[in-house]
Parts: sequence; structure tokens; C-alpha cells
Amino acid sequence: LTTIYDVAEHAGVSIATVSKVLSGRPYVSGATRERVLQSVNALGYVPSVAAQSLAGSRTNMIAVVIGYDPHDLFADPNLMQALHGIDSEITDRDFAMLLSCAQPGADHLSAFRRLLGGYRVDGVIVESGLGDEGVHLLMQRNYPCVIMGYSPLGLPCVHPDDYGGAQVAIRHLLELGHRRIGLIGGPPSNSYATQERLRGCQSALEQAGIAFDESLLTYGSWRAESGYEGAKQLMTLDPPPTALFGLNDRQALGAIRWLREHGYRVPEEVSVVGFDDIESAALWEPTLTTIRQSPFAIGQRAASMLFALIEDQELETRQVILSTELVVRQSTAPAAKT
Amino acid sequence: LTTIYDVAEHAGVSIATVSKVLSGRPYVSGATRERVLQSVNALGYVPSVAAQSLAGSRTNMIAVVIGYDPHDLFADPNLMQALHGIDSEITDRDFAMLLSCAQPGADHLSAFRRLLGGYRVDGVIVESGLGDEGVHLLMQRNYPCVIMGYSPLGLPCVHPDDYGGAQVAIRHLLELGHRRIGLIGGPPSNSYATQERLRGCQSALEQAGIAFDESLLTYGSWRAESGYEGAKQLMTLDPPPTALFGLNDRQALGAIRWLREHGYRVPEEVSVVGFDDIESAALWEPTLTTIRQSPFAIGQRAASMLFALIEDQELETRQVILSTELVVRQSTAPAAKT
DNA sequence: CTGAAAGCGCTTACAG
DNA sequence: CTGAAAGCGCTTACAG
Repeated sequence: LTTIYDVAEHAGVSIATVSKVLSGRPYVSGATRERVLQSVNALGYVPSVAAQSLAGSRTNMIAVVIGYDPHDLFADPNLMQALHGIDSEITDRDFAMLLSCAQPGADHLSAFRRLLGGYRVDGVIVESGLGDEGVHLLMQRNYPCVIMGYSPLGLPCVHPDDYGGAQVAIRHLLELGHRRIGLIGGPPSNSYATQERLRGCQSALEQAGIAFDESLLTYGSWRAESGYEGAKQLMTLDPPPTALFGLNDRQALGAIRWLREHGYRVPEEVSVVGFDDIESAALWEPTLTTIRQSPFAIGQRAASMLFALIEDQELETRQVILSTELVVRQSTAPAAKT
Repeated sequence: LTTIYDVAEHAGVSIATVSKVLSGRPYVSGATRERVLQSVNALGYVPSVAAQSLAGSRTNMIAVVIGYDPHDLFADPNLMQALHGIDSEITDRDFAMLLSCAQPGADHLSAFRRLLGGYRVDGVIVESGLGDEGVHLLMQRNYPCVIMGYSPLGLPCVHPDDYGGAQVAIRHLLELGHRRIGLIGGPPSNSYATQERLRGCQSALEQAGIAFDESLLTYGSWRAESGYEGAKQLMTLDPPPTALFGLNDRQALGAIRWLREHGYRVPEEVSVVGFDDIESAALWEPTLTTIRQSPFAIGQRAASMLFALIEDQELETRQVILSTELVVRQSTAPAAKT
């Protein structure tokens, strides 16, 4: 392995000078800089991150901490897109990302503790849903840190406009004449996204003079099965809803599956709306009307905020809310006359 | 931050002893070991990976190198599952994974070089499709390294039985009476998976006395659109195929979408088979007949092989081929009489 | 069984 | 503008 000493020798300077050139600090003569750079190139030198890190500078590495939830986690296209967004931001800065999952058994804090002690990273992006205690730990050591999701503690965070998006979805259904709208939610607890989307639903309904009806609400997971079960449950109500709002697309798709299996025509008899606009939404039959958000943009934004933090810049906004967009496709239609 | 010195002081021993206890080396008295462990616990000590790494021991970190292909990469549910599999293996060993994507512009080697020089990881898992030059680099430094996919260089690798799986898919269609079978392939070049699956198709067809017909083959990407386009292209042939084999599920699903949009009934008029068995395959309408593979298992296996390598154990097998399984669902039916 | 000392490859004041 | 030296937090022979 070629070290800084090799470069120094090759260039006929001291290692301190090599270091200075490489870190872009001033007070190096142009000629020296040139010579060093050439040596670096000639030798294909890449500094050891371990040594750099130990010596107290940057590690060029950020950690992405995600909760441990074997099923939901890695099956979630949104997470994937968010990672993609993060990657797209860090890649030109020559950063790498350390994926740190919470341990299955251990408390969520373990992931943070390991990070704090063991790995030296320049900053951390936390997937929400992990709770705030871990983040709190990071804060105390004032680690640069951004949350993808919500932060009750007021930490820098970025998330889609769940509240507004849900409102728009409900209003779309209301305009189509639907009055009984079944809601299929994500995890009942610990999910700000679910809560915010439900708040949005409630507000849109109440603005239309419709009381929020708890019996039209089911909870589950973010998975398709949860939508399937939700539809089953809601459609046995009397009278059944004329529209279903799956709080994410996978649930909406699962709901459609149940509906069609049981002879309901979508959208003629039952309209269905989703949230996310995942790839499948446009491929499904019928194609899914949904609220588009961009987890890719969330990841990107989180990363760029993190870099600002790392570089000690002031954040313009500590809470970034990315707008959503209604995408009308085939799965919604006017409510059938009753 | 608490260091090994703090622990040593707290336990009343030298840092060498603390180190010995922590690394599980012998020749420490039980009492001393106890005392050290208690101090570690009391202080919540976690060793600095940077220091450990510099001092020449394990980093407890592996790198996963993936090619840069913004669209396909992070949209691929298989990759996600593979990461999940890797994670499941490393998590109880308290390892972390460094996700290293090749740079957009730069040659693929850049990702490897950075790894080699900058980051000290104990081993590397390479997603295939990156070519072998980078892996070669790793080999030269004899870095423990496992490939998810194929290795022409004979490096340790693990992949599904693409060849056999494709054979089974084709035989399934043959048994249903199909004779003209359209093939929708992945990326034309650089994809061993595509090549192997096509070889499987060819062999199954020829065993049935049917010549491999290039005109019944389209290439594209692994995305759904590619299947959509493939179906469009293949169905304009005269006579059109009675069955389509999407070399992955997303393509198969895209093909079904095109077929239904254009009035073809699936499976009554055209049968469709996929490969992978992704989540959507069972949700789609019709549900998709497909060849099931487990990218999760691939990831797991790759990781466990890597650990064996890291621990200097002999590998029983350098090329692990995971079996696939035909899952018959609704998208295939007997060929219509002509 | 235990500890003193060198060294891993850098960065950062500090002198020059 | 340049370099000598200390120090980052560990591990690993090597003595004891």
C-alpha cells in the first residue's frame, strides 16, 4: 500500500506538505503543489481513512441508521429510493455511506452507540421511526445529524407533506362524490407519517362537513397484505365505503386485489387512492390514482442538509417539507348513485 | 469519548490487558477478565474502529460494491433483498456494511481503488455486472472477496441457477403446448444472468426439437418498460408467439400490461412467465407464474462465505448455485388450439 | 498472567 | 512557504 511517506519521498517534500496540499490548505507554493499532485497521481495514492479519522479530520463517511424491521425495511421501495437519493448526493463528494441497522433484539439505541463509539463518521442520517432517544444521543455529542421523517425534538428533518397530500387525496374523492371513505393506515403507533396523513384526512373530511368516523379506519403495516386485509374489513361494513384510501401504494394495491377477487369493479363500484406513486402504481390494472412523493428527493435533501451541517453552515430551514402531487389515474371514478 | 485508557484505569490494569480481554485472546486470569469486562460495561466503552483499523486488526466492516446505474440499481427489488440478506448475516457479528457505488462518470475501478486505499474493510462483496477488473484488483491484494453473480476468474461467487430455472420455465410452457415462445431479455451485454437464462431457454427448446429462433428474442433492461416494449415488438410477429417469457418479473409484468392494454387475454390467449418471484408477482392480476429465486439467500450466502474467507477458513465450494423453483400461478395456461 | 514500548498513517499546531 | 514532532486510540510482539 502506498502511504503519504511514499508520496512525500517521490515529490521530495515532507509529509506535512503532502497533507497540506491534499487537504487544500493555503500557503503552499504552486510549484510544490504541482509536484505533490503529480506524485499522488503517479503513485495512485489514496489516503487511509482510518488514519485520517484517527488523526482527527474527516472520515468522508456518513452513516445511515435504519430501524430493524426485517420485513418492512428492505421490502420498502421508498427506503431504496431514499438511499439512492443519498447516494446521488454523496457520490460526487467522494463520500461513502455506512448502513447501520439496529440490531434485531437489542434496543434501538445500540445502533447509535456503536456509531458514536466505534465508527467515526462525519454525520448521520436517521430514518424516522427509530424514535428520538437515539438521535438525542447523537445531539448531545453534537454530531451532525438529519432525520428523514419527523423530529419532535426539533432536529433538522425532511419529510413529504403527508398532511397536505392526504388532504388532497380525500378532496379528490369528495369531488367525485364519495362520502363514505375507508382509510387503510400504516403501523398504528410510532409512525408520524400515518398520523399526519390521518390528520390530513380528518381535516379534509371535516372541512366538507363530514365527521371523522373511526369505524372507517383500519391499521396494519405498510405492506400489501395489510391493504388486502383492510379492504376485507372495511367492505363488510354496512353500508360499505364507496372509496378506499390506502395510506401507501402497496396497501392500496393490496386493497384493489381484494376488491377484484371479490367481484368489486374498480373504479366503477369502488374507487381506490394510494400514496407514494411507486413504480407499480402506473403498471397495475387499473393504474392507481395516488399522491406522488419523492423519497429520492427526501434522501437527496437530507444528505445536502447534512453536508451543510458538517461544513458548519447555517441551515435555512430545520424542517424541510417536500410537496406532494395528486396523480389521477384509472382507479378513481365518480361515486355510483345510491 | 471513553477510550481504552479510561477502561484500563477504571479496571486498574494496562491498556494491553484491556485489549487482550476484548479481543478474546488467552492468557488473562479470570479475575482480571471479569474486572475489565465490568469496567467496559460501566463506562459503555466501544473501541474506535479507526484506531483498531490503523493498528492493524479487524475493522468489523465489509464493503458492498455495486455498479452505478441510477435507474436500475436502486429500483431493483432483488438488490434490496440481497442487501437484506447480507445485513442479516453481519448483524449478529456486529459488522457494518459500507455501501460503495461506482462513480457515475468514472470507470468502475474507481470504486475499488477507493476501497483499497481509503477504507479499511475486512472484506468485500461485489455485485456482479461490475466486470472482473475491479475484482482482480482486490484479488491481487488478496482481499477477501465474494461475488454475487458470476465470476469468470473463478473467484468465490454465489448466484441462482439461472440456467436451470430458465429451462424449467420453458419446459412448463412446452408442456402447456406452446411452441412459439417470445423471450424478453435483460441488458444484452455484460449480464451473465441474461446469458445463462437464455442458454437455459435454448437448451430446453432444443431438447424439445425446437430450434432457437433469434427473431423471438428481444433485449432491453430489467425494468418493466422493457417488458412492455418487448411484448409490443414480439406480438407484431407473424404468427405472434403464444407465450412470453420475461427474463425477470418486472419485464413479465410490463409485458402483461401491454398485452391487456391491447386486448389480449392473459393467460387464455397469451401465457406469460417471469423470473424472480418479487412481491408484486403474487399481487398482480393475473398472478404471475414465475421462477422463484431468493436474492435474500444470495446475500446471506455471500456474506457467510465472506466471513469464512475473512477467518481464513477453507471454502467448501467456490461457486455456490442456489436452486430455483417454478411457481405456477394464473398467468400461464394451455396454448390455444390453432 | 501482565505491562512498557513501538508503530499503524495521518493531521495539526508550532518553529523556522 | 516548509518541515520536525506530538498525538489520535488502538494492537502486537517482546520482556518480565
